[in-house]
Amino acid sequence: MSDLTRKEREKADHRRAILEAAEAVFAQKGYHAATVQEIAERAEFSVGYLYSLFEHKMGLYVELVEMRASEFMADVEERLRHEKDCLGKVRAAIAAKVDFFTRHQQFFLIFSPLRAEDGAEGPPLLPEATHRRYREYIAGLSEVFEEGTRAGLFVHVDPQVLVLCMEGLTNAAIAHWVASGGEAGGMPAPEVLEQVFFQGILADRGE
Amino acid sequence: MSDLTRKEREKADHRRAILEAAEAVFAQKGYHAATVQEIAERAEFSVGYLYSLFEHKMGLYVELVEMRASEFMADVEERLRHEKDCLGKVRAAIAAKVDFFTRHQQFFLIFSPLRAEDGAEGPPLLPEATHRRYREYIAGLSEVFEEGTRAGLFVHVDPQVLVLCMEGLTNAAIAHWVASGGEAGGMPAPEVLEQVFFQGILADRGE
Amino acid sequence: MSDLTRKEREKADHRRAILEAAEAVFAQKGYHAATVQEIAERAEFSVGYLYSLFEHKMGLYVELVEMRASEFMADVEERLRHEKDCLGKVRAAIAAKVDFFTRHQQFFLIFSPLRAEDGAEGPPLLPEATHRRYREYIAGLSEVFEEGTRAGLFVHVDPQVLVLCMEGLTNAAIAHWVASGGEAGGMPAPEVLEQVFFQGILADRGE
Amino acid sequence: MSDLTRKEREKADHRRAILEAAEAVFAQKGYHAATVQEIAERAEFSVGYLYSLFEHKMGLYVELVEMRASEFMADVEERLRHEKDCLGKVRAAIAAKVDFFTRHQQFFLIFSPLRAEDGAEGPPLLPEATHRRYREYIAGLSEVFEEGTRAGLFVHVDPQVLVLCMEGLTNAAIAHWVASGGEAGGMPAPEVLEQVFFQGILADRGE
DNA sequence: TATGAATGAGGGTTCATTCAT
DNA sequence: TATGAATGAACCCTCATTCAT
Repeated sequence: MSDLTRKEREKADHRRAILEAAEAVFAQKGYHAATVQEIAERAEFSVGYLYSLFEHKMGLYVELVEMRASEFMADVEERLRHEKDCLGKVRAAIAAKVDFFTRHQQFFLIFSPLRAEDGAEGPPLLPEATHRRYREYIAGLSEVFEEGTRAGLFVHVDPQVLVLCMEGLTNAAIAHWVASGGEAGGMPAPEVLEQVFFQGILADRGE
Repeated sequence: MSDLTRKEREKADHRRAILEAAEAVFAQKGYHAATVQEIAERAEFSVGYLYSLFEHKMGLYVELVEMRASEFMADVEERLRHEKDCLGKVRAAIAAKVDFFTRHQQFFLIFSPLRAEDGAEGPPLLPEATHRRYREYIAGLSEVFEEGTRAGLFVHVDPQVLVLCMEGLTNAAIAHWVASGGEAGGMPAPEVLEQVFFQGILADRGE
Repeated sequence: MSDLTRKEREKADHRRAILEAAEAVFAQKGYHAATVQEIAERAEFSVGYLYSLFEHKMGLYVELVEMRASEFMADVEERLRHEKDCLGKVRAAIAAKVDFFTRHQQFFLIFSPLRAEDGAEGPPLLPEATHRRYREYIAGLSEVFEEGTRAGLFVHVDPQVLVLCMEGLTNAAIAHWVASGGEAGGMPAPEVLEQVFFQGILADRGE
Repeated sequence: MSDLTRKEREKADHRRAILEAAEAVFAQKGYHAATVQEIAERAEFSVGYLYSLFEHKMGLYVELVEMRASEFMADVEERLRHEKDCLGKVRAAIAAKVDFFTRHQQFFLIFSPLRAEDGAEGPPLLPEATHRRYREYIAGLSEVFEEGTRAGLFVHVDPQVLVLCMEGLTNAAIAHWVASGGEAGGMPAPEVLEQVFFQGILADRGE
């Protein structure tokens, strides 16, 4: 058993290394401009070996996206579970997202355009399972807003739209930060985003 | 004059037709996966003729983006100019953007990932002039927020961040709408976006 | 008749102009790198009109070569006819060749590589008639040498080889002159060539 | 070491095979009409593999010419070095050249038009280094003639012109032989060329 | 007659993928 | 297991040639 397991462990390590190399290259050049050659080189393996671990370039891509995306969604959902009130959940969702992409800037560059292509015609890039999973994630957030609205905490707006707004705000902040080099400290503090999201941008005039 | 003009008109028409075909194909497949062949076919011209009107695939792409992008930015700025107070300007900017991309859904799919690639390494896809123009556009919006903040109208938050938030909210709404098929009426009303942006999502508890 | 003739004259003029343009372009770039477009432009005609006067690029090329080549060969043969003794004929042949290519440098660049390609496989570039004509020209020179040898004037060497030697000497001189810019006065004087050809390069030691 | 060397040997063999195929195709059709496809097929490799060994068609061409040309020039210069008197050197140069192109007929068809294009406008086909090397070779021959002239062995004629004459004579002979099929025995014997070059074609009348 | 817009076959080059070692 | 040599389909782009005006 130990020998088999050692091999399996190694194989898993190599897959991981290649997936990480792929992440870097896809992030830098985009799917089409990235070459399998370059990914293999960056992972310090040969193309042939890469092909023994992944069926094709697209398979590598899909696995990478699925891995990171589910990591991301699991992350967020885990944090939500520890919060009881809706406000806390929304805050946690924002913080978790910012956290995650702070650790995985490169993936943001892959994940973000992805959703834009999502609606494009042609064969879907990612398996239906991934799309379903993403819809679940969105639905989970929706529920939080719905609950908050029912509880009189949030304004009466379609919860789907609220999710959209939250996503938009956070994506914009992360995108800006990544595009400007991803320096530590360059990202708008989650508190600011929250303030805008919760209170809007209008100054309190009544005061 | 009439003859010369007729030919020039035709040439301009053909360029336009090809640019439109390119817009559709680039939007659907992205720059790299799009083939010149397909663009030519969609425009109902031969590849050779396409190449007599545009220098290369990239030239076609650049011209397309520059055309639409400046159309877009001019549109927004024009609308801003007719508003006097900051609030009106912000509203106008949001409305103009929503309007524009309602008319040019496909371009949203081209323009949006573009900004993500903006910070990526490698040779910039678009000429520096285009990037400068875009920065000007952002700076213009920034000023509006800055002025509004000085006037006590908006909260004290870095105006750049406010622009980011505005962009994020609108982009998310448009992206969602485009991805879900771009049906008329499917886009969240600008008023809702404005409400969230201005007042935030928290219900008025004082009431 | 006059109208028809005017037209025919014009047509002939246009053909000539195009052939001259072709000569310049073919000489500068070689057959394949030359484009019909460029030839037409240089002749200040449109491609379409060029194609109404010549069947194809190759036809243009063939006609050009045939025209100049027969001009050249007629030139040389004419000069030979006026000489009686063999020595004078050889001198005349050399002088005529040098003269001709002094006036038609560009054509040398076309004509010279041609003979090299001559033996190459593949479909012959020029019609058999042209090749036959060239062989006649060579045969004419051969006869001169044969006669000279019979008369005890020239050494006993295969006359074909003597023609070859004469061609080689003159070609080298012309090629060098053309390659070095074709400045007037840059070509070795025919007398020098003749001296080498007639007396060889060894100094008279007996003296 | 053996493994590394085996691969390197194979790679070198393949390069050689491709260069030889290229030599045949370029000789037959000229640079422009030759297709990479055909070269690859003749070498019994795929286009892709050819491109993994050579950067582009032009690179293949340049390498081929440089290889053969330096082989040729080294050959001649080596033979010169073993001769002491000028006469012997000139003889050796002629013999070496004839020998070389007897073994490399095809290359003659590539090398010969090359020098014609040498003076043509447009970007030089070969790197400056090659041109310089060729000029050195010519200069070396020039010196031989200069020395011979100083020693009273050769007539008083610009040594450059004597080189030209020698080149012209040999080129013509080789070109003729190659064009007529390159059969063994078809080339004029070097002795005949030498006789013409040294003594000229005039019969000894004094005798 | 004369034009040049329009065509499309063909060539150079890249890169995902395979397979012998 | 791990390599990288070898393949060939597919893409961008050029240019000889045609044809409506």
